[in-house]
Amino acid sequence: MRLSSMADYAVVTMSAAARHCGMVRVSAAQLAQETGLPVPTVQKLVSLLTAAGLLRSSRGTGGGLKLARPAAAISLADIVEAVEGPIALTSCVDNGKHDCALEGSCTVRPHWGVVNAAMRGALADVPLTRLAETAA
Amino acid sequence: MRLSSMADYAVVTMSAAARHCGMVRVSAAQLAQETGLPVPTVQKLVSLLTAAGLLRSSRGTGGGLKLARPAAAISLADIVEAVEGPIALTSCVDNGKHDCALEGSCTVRPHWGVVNAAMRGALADVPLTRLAETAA
DNA sequence: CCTAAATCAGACTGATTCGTTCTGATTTGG
DNA sequence: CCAAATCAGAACGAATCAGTCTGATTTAGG
Repeated sequence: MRLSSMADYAVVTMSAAARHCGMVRVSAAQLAQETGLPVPTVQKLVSLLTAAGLLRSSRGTGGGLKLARPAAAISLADIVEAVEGPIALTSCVDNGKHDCALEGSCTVRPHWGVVNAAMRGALADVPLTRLAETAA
Repeated sequence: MRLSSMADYAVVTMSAAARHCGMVRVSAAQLAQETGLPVPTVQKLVSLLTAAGLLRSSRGTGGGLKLARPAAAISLADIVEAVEGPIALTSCVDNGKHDCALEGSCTVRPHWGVVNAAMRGALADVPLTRLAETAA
């Protein structure tokens, strides 16, 4: 039930990137300085976030990052899924993986889907714009 | 964002134990047979669940387990917390641990509390009685 | 056109945690 | 008093995670 550190850092990094909303070019090193995270860690994070389609990267001298979508269209769920993969509390709800010995006779399985949806909904309800606000 | 296997197994085990609601004595080996889990694993689980106050154990010949409380008074959140510890997505919301470099200037921290409460609420809304129902 | 600097992208290593198994201490019934 | 059956705790191996490093690609300037 605990979020991985990388996912936590990813949220902080995206939040920092959102503050440069109009800025087309923000280097990973600059984000590392603002967030206080190690530079290599931020580099790995931006790679994952870019691969997930949340950031757009420009290489070469003077290159950098920018948000692929408006900050309002990016939620906590998007960021978490980009780093940790699909949100699935148990292997049952992942994508129909049938590696459980109980299978059909399991009475708890149908309820996991409901709980899982509630979890995802709680994360999807928080847009990146709210996280970037300086004042609570 | 994934539940540990032990927590998953604990839910199944508790669900199996709840079906023997009136039975005062249910051995761990019997629960293992009903759930299809390895016997040593179930033994470790019942140790944790007993320590958390969800099960009451009787030792000696003919001993066994029984629910410490009515099944309606046990929720998913209780079981998960018994195995995985307190529900806290990030270290910030655990118990005021101040190991984050950002500390006061972190804009995302106040929102974690809200999300965390939503998560816990989703788990607390599912009582053990519903999980033990044979038909969905 | 070429050189050089700066960037992202992928691969590797060490450590921590998780899952499993095993052995021992305790208790009750005969 | 003896013996069987149970729970409780400790030890081992495996897998995942966090962090670091080196290399490939691209752009700006000379």
